Amino acid sequence: MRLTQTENGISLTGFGGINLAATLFCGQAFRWKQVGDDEFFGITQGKEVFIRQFSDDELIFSGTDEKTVREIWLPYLDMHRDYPAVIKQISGDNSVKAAAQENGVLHILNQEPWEALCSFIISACNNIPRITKIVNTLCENFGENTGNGYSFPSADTLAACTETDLEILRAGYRVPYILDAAAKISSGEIDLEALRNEDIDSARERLMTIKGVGRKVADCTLLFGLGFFDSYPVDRHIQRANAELFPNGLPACFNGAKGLAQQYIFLNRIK
DNA sequence: ACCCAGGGTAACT
DNA sequence: AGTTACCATGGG
Repeated sequence: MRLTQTENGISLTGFGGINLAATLFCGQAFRWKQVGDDEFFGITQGKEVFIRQFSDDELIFSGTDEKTVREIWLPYLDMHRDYPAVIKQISGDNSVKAAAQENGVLHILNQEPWEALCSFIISACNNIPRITKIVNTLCENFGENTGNGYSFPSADTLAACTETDLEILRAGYRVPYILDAAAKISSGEIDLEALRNEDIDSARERLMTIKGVGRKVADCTLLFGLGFFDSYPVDRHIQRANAELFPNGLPACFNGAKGLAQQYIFLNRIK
């Protein structure tokens, strides 16, 4: 993997290829915007970036600097993982193999844990376009203006809100859940960063003490926000897929990479 | 007027 | 321990 300055921005090559559009819009994150043919705009940790897919194995970062790319965006995009090797492993299952051939290299994003938690609380019994709408309304109303967009509001900010304040989200019965999560994070009752060092079962159990967080939302938070690559969130699509494809349990080749296997199966189900 | 959407909770058997 | 009505909202 190689990072170089070019006249168009900071070029990243030699990582083994990616399908950036599919990665950003496969339902794991809800805040990316397409701003050009192959260019996308995003914000994490209050930092903006434009990323252009120049070729299968070259991304060009602009609106940022090399230090921020190294420290924020490469980890966010999970660029340090050997995806070709992982895909080869989980392609021991034919349904994943077909999905990977069809969709190219999908990465699991390392989002901010609070954003992942909050986003997937909102996702409950909802569809992706409306989740996207609610999350963006949340940022526009309670986040900070970063120049071209808005940051994800902190747990502290939302903990200071009332249900009435959040009516603008049109999030219905999920509003009290958002507030309970914000209260538990803001007060320090739950330390999301500390969960990274726990085993997956105890981390999940801890997340599930939050109202509106059951097994599925917890597993999404673990996978997309806390680096648990082997978390396997089971929503209604995956439940059907499991029943049809894996009636006797998940293939052993998924072990250690169940999160990515899940995302390929999910992507093919929602297309 | 239904049915569905990256579920969760509480109140039932 | 497993099943079920209900939860708020919007699109098809």
